[in-house]
Amino acid sequence: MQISNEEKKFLELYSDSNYKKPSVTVDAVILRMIDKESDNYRKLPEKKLQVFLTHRNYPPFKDYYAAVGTFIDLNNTLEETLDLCVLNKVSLTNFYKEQLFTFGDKQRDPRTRVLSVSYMLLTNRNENLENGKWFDIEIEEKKSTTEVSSEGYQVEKDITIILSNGEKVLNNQLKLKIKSSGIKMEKELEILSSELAFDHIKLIYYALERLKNKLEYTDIAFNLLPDKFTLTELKNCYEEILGTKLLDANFRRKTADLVCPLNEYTSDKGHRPSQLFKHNPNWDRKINY
Amino acid sequence: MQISNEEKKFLELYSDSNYKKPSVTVDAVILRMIDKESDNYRKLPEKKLQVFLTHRNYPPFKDYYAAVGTFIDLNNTLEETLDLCVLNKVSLTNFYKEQLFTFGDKQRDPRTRVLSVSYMLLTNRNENLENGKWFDIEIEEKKSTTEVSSEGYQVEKDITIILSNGEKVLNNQLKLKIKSSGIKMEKELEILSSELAFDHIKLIYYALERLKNKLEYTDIAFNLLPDKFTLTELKNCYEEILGTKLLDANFRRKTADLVCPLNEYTSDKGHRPSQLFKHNPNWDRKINY
DNA sequence: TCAAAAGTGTTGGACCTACACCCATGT
DNA sequence: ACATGGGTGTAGGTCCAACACTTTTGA
Repeated sequence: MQISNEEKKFLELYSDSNYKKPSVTVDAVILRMIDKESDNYRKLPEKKLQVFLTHRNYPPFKDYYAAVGTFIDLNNTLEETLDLCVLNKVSLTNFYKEQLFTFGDKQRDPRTRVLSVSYMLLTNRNENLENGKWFDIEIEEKKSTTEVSSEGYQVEKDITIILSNGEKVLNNQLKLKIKSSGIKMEKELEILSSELAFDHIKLIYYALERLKNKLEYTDIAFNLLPDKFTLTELKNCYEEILGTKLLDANFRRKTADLVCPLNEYTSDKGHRPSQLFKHNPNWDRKINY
Repeated sequence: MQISNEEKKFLELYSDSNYKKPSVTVDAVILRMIDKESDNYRKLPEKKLQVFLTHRNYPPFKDYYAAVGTFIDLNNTLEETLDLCVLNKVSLTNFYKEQLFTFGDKQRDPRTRVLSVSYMLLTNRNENLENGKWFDIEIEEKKSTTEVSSEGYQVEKDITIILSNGEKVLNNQLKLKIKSSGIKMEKELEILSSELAFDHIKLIYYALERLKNKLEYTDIAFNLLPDKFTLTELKNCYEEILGTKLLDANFRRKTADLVCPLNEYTSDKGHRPSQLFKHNPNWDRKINY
């Protein structure tokens, strides 16, 4: 835009202090896939999806756990603010990041009106992070009501998300209503009960849904795995996210072009050694022609 | 949450005026599919995707066109604010609505720091709306650079979006950089030149991408069509959004369970009458089990 | 020897692509 | 008559679910 004199004058006179503004936070749902060691020397470790939550030391929601986040900083972009926040609060760098959704309900925060721009972060780091804990994620969805008519349908799903870290177990109940009348479809996600701060269980649910959906048509899962992995590890990772079992032979064929075989093999495992693979970074070139 | 005395006291003392806050707008990319009448009595009208843009009567960006939007109102949710804005400014109700993305670059708005929570709106209304114009959308993407190495690849795409309404032609150039190194993939969308206000051409691009992607696995397209339509109309709608031609016989089979046949037929058309269909509102029940 | 995982082969069916072909209408 | 769109049929190929089967290791 070429700035005219009129625009210049306008900008000199402009003051935004006349307007009431909301507070805005960026919030990160940080996920990883961890190996749960098993007692049996033959058995492979089980893969478990975990979310990192910070402990809140001050009100509001003192002593509750919450997603990692901060009020935004007017000198940085949203992503820069988030990167700095995650670096400063939990010392995490080098992760996959994707914007999820912006939450703007009126009573989200007891202090004042606060919007939350939420992100999903994926990491393959095994260590503990600062100022919080990793929580196992257990999610169960069950259909509670379905009504079908010639005009459309309505489905209600009860969603239970249990977060646990050995000491603490956090129970969360959500209800998802899907109303489809004529063409319009409305989805409404409501918190029935939550043991997390704010509406952060919603952010976690959004992240899990996004991850599950993107699994099918992207290579997003590799952000949760170490650089070198076996195909069974990859499969277990998919199974844990999807919540279903997959057939081994078919899985190998389907993921064949997402990975590059390495000339390395596992050993000391009580079964046939398995070949190690790495992500094929050139996989999705076809999508971009 | 049960509110403890400590929390209560904290909230009484809390004042958010100590913190600098951003301004926040909600912005709507309103799309429709219009019939372009043809001269030939046999020929079907061509389908054309259009976006509704308001004319800005005041600075900043005076006399530019922009997406429909408003600064948010602290007494309403984001969606309520948007609904009211669209009702008041352009008198549109009863549309499909979906949150797109929240833009937060530092220099988006010359006045002050402004975040934009953007939405895509779809309507099947034919009439003109108030305070703005419908613009035809012409989009062209071409790959400008590709580099491939064993470490990943980098693709650059030049995107041209031309918006025209008979009188005005608005040219917009974007560059999309996709960098994939190792696992990480970064997308960066940059405005090379735009004849729209703010970064609103980005919002339009996001909306077009979202619409195109959702076409494959949802029934979103029906929001752009009248209640009753022919299968060729439906096919033309898909073709216009995707920018490709589809095979007729196959398209009919693929969309068979998205629609319900009616006992009505077109006439006066200079060719065999075609059966009218309506959207099958119970189509995607299988997705929700 | 054996339990566990690694890895390959095969078969039937579902679906998709491409094309050929006929139908019905208004001018 | 004919141009145009409406609509059906089908052959060939691809892909995928399901299952059976062999291989290899450490204890």
